Amino acid sequence: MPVTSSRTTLIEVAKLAGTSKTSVSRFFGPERERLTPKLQTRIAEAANTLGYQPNLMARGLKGGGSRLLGMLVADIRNPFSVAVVHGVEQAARASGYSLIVCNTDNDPKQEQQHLRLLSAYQVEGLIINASGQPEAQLQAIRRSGVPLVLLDRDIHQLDAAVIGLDNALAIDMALEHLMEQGYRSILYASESPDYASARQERLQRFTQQTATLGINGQTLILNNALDHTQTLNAFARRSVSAPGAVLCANGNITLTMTRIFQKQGIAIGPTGLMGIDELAWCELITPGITTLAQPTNDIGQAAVSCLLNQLNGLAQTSPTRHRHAPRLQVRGSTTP
Amino acid sequence: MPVTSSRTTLIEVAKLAGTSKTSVSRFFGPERERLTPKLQTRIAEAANTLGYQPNLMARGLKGGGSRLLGMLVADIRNPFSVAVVHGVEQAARASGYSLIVCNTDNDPKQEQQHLRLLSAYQVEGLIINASGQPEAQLQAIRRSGVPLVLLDRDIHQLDAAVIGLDNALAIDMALEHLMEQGYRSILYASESPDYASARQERLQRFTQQTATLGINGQTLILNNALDHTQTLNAFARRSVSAPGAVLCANGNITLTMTRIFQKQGIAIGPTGLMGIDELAWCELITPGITTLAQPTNDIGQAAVSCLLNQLNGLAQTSPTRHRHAPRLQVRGSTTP
DNA sequence: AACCAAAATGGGAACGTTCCCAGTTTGTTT
DNA sequence: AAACAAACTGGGAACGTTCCCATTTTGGTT
Repeated sequence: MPVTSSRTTLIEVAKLAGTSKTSVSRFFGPERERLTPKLQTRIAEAANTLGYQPNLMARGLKGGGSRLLGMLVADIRNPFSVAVVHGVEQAARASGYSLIVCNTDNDPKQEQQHLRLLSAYQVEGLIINASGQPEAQLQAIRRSGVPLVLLDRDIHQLDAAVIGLDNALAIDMALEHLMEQGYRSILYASESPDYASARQERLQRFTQQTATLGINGQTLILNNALDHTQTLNAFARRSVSAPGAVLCANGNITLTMTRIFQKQGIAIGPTGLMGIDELAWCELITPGITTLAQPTNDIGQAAVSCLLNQLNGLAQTSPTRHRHAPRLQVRGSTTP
Repeated sequence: MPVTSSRTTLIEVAKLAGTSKTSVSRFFGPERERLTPKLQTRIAEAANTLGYQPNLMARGLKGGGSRLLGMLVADIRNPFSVAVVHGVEQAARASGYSLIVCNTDNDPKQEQQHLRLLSAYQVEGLIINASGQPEAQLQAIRRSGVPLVLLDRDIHQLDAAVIGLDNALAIDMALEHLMEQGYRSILYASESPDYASARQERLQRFTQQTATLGINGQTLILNNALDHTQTLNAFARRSVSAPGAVLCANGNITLTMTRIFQKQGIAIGPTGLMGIDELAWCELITPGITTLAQPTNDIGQAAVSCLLNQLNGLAQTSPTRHRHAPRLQVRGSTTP
């Protein structure tokens, strides 16, 4: 049977220390310095012998703030997301906040549910990597005074700060690198850009820039229902005369494409391969896959500090966009 | 300026619906059925127009239970951990619980801090993948009536359930597979087993079984300060006469070893390579790396259901060990 | 129609904390 | 030594909910 010796409370500590609950409360809050050193040690001792832990639920209830931030992640199994979570967590802890992470598995239904949950826990700020477009819900949350930050994906009709990669710059850097290396036609592979603004931005920049610069560019929108092996094979065959490269819109695509290259025996390098998002294995695939690494730590920290600014009333006049530059990691896969 | 229109409460809903707070409380709790259908719809309407969200802090305070589970992860950037987190999250949600995940980055200091935090949030159960050996703290938590489950790593002098891979079986399966494939000497590569029981169990089983079965086995304890390239080169040279294989204790080691193989030009297959933990890229490294995949979903679910059993007083008479069998994924790296 | 059990509803205390304000002590100035 | 300001301490209400128990309503029997 569980011992259910209920948790010790503020009042018990106060009793043992021979003081009032107010003083004990002060001791554990930001006003500790107002207490006499003598009283401080007395409280510290009492709390120690009783093993007292403040009950954050009670604190959160009485207006004291929950000291919690909430984070919604579209796909926790994506290494990029994990890296950002890691950055956010560190930044949050450094500012005395804790983080509740919820994973939506790219399901708008779960996203709704989790948003309800997070606001029920009275989080003081929300970092959102959206799966769907829950404008209505988010607008309601914002109206209730909870600051929001969007991560990587914008949401229409919601004027919140968006933090993420500088997508246009990333595409430009990729194109520049690939052209420099001597590739003369580029196939851009992406998932359906319908519901993720970052995908849209990248795709749009790609078509725009290839047109402007007169580069021979094609796009391939991946679709689970179809087999893209044929397309890739054809592209690779054409590479023999004029070298072509495949540019992958994100880490997942890089994985998919690498699989196809290997299964079809397409040589990496002669047909170029490059991806947005850095992954642990990119250096291991012979001859190494060139990537644009996202500065995940910076992104995580920017998200938190943006939130804290809003919390402290230093809100920007208008919702800002933080665009972070990628880092080019050159490897053998982009040498024809 | 923030609108700070404070959240609507139970009482406002009750007022609008022309009923009492008790009834509204019942509506949102497990006793909804006790209410007249007419009352139910009236409350539902009122709650809807006001956009009411129950305040879980208040609920948690008044003994109602926080409906929160806490999870401590030693390294969130380890794909294995993420996969387990995913399983735990799904199982928790299915039972109406939410999950706070804290990452300790393998730092006992952070572990302590996070444990304090989690118990301050009144979590109803704790799933712990330990970094250090915080027996004292965990014992205190257990005494206060919060059920515990250990994940992958045991903690001395704490009689809690441990859930994880069947390490002995995993080693046995690996040895059997490697011998069958014709390897005649095996190098077991692991990180220091000092503070992780799973590593100890695997290492111990390896030395024991190689001795018992008369297999030529060596162990290599990785150490950041040293360069193990020499050892590997020597091992590979000997493989020419009698084929040898490297068995990696976990996913990280597999990554490290693969790097060394590639940098040193050691052929994978002639010198075997096999790892515990399945990773996305293992099939991509030519000729594919053989692995023992952990059943991460099963492990996550087992952890949650073990916790819920304890919560419902169905506590096992003695702390149990759940050992889950791995799945052998054969690829080209173990064909001499 | 009167009665009674069962079901439905509501009032109030309690959960553990913070914060306001009042009361007490300390220290400095005349 | 008196007076006053400043620093420190403490009592009580409030936060939004749940749960106990009392009260009211319902519906079935005699």
